[in-house]
Amino acid sequence: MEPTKDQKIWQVVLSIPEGKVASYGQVAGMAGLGRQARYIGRALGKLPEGHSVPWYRVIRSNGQIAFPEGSPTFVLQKELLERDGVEVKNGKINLREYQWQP
DNA sequence: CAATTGACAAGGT
DNA sequence: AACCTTGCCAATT
Repeated sequence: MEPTKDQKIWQVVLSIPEGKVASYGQVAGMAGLGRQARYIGRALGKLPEGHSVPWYRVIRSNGQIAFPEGSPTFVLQKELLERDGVEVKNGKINLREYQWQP
């Protein structure tokens, strides 16, 4: 069967190496979706439990996490990123250092 | 069935 | 530098 958009997105996210991050727009572009950056967020929101998709490596184009600071999801993402060796400063990531460059 | 919303981005004012 | 508008598309209300 043909891969769905969601599958392509998950595939791209899975291809992000450890210690790197990618923006929504970047993922959209690599998945062949063009400017459907919003679709990425929805696709990741659909993720079932038990998946192996490093959704936490997907951030905003400005280097910030897409959740409100203080939210459990925000804290979890930050935790996972730092565990991968990504330095999160004041809820922001230094893209020049950590953004995935294929 | 129409309007709103949302893990966004890019361009313009 | 801050704020507003447009595009994009599916799920929810």
